[in-house]
Amino acid sequence: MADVAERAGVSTMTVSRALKKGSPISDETRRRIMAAVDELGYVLDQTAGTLSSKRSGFVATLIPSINNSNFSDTVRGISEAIEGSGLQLLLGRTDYLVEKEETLLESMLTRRPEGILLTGGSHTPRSRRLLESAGIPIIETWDLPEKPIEHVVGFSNAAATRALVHDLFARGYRNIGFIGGTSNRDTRGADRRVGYSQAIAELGLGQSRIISFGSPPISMEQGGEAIVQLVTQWPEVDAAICVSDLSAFGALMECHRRGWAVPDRIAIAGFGDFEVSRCSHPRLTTVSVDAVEIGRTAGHLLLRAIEARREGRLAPPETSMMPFRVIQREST
Amino acid sequence: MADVAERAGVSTMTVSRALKKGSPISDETRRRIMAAVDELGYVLDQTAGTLSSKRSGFVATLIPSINNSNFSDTVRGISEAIEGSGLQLLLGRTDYLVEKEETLLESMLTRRPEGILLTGGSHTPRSRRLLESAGIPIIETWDLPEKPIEHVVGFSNAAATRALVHDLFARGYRNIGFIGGTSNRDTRGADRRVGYSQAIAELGLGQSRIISFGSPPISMEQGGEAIVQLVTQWPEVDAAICVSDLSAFGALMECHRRGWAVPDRIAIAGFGDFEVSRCSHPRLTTVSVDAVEIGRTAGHLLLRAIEARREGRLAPPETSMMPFRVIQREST
DNA sequence: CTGTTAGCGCATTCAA
DNA sequence: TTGAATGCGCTAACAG
Repeated sequence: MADVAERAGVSTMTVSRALKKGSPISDETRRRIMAAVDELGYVLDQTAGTLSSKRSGFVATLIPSINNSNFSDTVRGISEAIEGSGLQLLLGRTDYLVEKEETLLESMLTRRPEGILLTGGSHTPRSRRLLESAGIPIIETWDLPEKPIEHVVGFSNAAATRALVHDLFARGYRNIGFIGGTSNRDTRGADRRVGYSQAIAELGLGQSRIISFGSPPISMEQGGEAIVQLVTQWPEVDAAICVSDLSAFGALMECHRRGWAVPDRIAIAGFGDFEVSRCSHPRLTTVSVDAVEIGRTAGHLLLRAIEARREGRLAPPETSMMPFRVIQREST
Repeated sequence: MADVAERAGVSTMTVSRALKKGSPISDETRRRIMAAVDELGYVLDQTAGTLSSKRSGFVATLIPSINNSNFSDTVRGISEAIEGSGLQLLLGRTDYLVEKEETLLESMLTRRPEGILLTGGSHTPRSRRLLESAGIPIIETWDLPEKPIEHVVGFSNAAATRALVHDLFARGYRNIGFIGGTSNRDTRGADRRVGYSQAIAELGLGQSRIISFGSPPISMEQGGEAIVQLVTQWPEVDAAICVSDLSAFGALMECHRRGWAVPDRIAIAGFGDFEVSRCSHPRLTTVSVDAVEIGRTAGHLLLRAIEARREGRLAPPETSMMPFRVIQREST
């Protein structure tokens, strides 16, 4: 920056201002400085800027998996929301593990992010402590935690799955099974299972029929194996709800292979409205949540909260309930 | 850090050493320091560390899309490779646009990454300049650029697609069509189309039958519309190669819907060996590339190159050819 | 194994 | 609209 300043015949402070929009500087000076920047191939060092201004320009975002269109759509929404604000995403993948979330959090906090976006409301005690004492806005998404850390942009996975069961019930299905993963690692998956059981109970459908297969997130292939297990164990099942569209699709294809007509022999429903569920034959009934909108809403909320802190205010904790919708398609 | 030092009765330098593995420090001193760190809830500020040590600990990675299992698998491979090295990924999404790549590059360079991993070998002139003068290791992946910037870990998309056409030819198909996007934005997609045309020519199959549909990356749904267009325009086609498994899957489902038997009426092949192609019914013929391995190889290469620069050496440019494999399945 | 000195490259703050 | 002095929080380099 000193070299640029010398070449342009100004002080480094003026160069600093020229490189930041919104600073008072004359057009002519800026022009000269930009020319010098170009000639020298100068690239600003944000590291030094961060140290000096106490603003990193980072927003930490933790998602379970980057190759899941629900979460990557949310990341897209966040990106869109913060575009132009000068903030940069620091993305981390937890692999659906709260322990990995904790490790990532520790490492990300050393970069002094100005805000944190989390997926889900389950965290290790240490993570909670780190988050609560970080002194920056925190947003939990894709869930409705009992005890939110601060802000929330989400919905109840249990309620959404209950709605799906009720919908199937209204269409005449009485022997409804559920396919999910073997552990509670994926807490959203676990909540969906809880919602299923609640609905079965409140509709007086008697026994729950749950197949737990594979460690979450359960794959298409595992969905296929699970549906066979479900039908073998309870031949009377007339509908299967899968924890996500991926396993639902796998189940659907396995039914094709075995000549089980969908939905006549067995109906199949998923969760998440993935592209594959809109395209499969038959198209899959699912629960749709606007993942991009979750990201956008969370991103805007975060921007406001960061803005508030910069001005010394404190935005009050806010919870945004996102709508979900059961989409009936040909598979039920 | 000064607070921690005071509480532990040491200098800040000793605290700094205690927090970094590989530094000479007595167990007792480290224990005292760690206790102080815990009690105070101290979190190291890597920003200051970066400024002082001239090592950011960042590796910039640019991929076209984060919701594409090929690229997210590669990111996973990179993560695995750099795990434990203390490096952190700075991930950017180009949306298949070289212009966006340029913008991202500029913004990432201000964070002083220690290495850069790019997808593909096409860049704007300004991007090339930025990369060449960055003074850090650069790796291009998923491609075999004519004029590599430095290191390469990839394969020829054209050669892979040629191999697929030859394979179909060997199985008796003579009227083979190609489905891809409308522009050359997706350069890997464009290379695949080139490979298709080369193969058609060298096999003496006469005319090329190419449907360009939708702007890349082309979706499942667009694949479905494109196959209808292909069959309408050239009713004699007996096989369709799609630019990726996603469009191939959409095409397959559309065939189901219209009662076109696959592969008897028309064979379908994709590219990329996505999960959906292994699970669909019939299973999709495709070209498989080990995306995770591309990431791992690139990650390890980058680590070596970074290590070399830290020691003042310069790793010679290296090109790793990754293997691809045509996988014949039930759809052809 | 530990401490001291110095400085990384900027932006804040204040003055002009 | 511009400049000077100062310090952000840490680590390199060297000394002991």
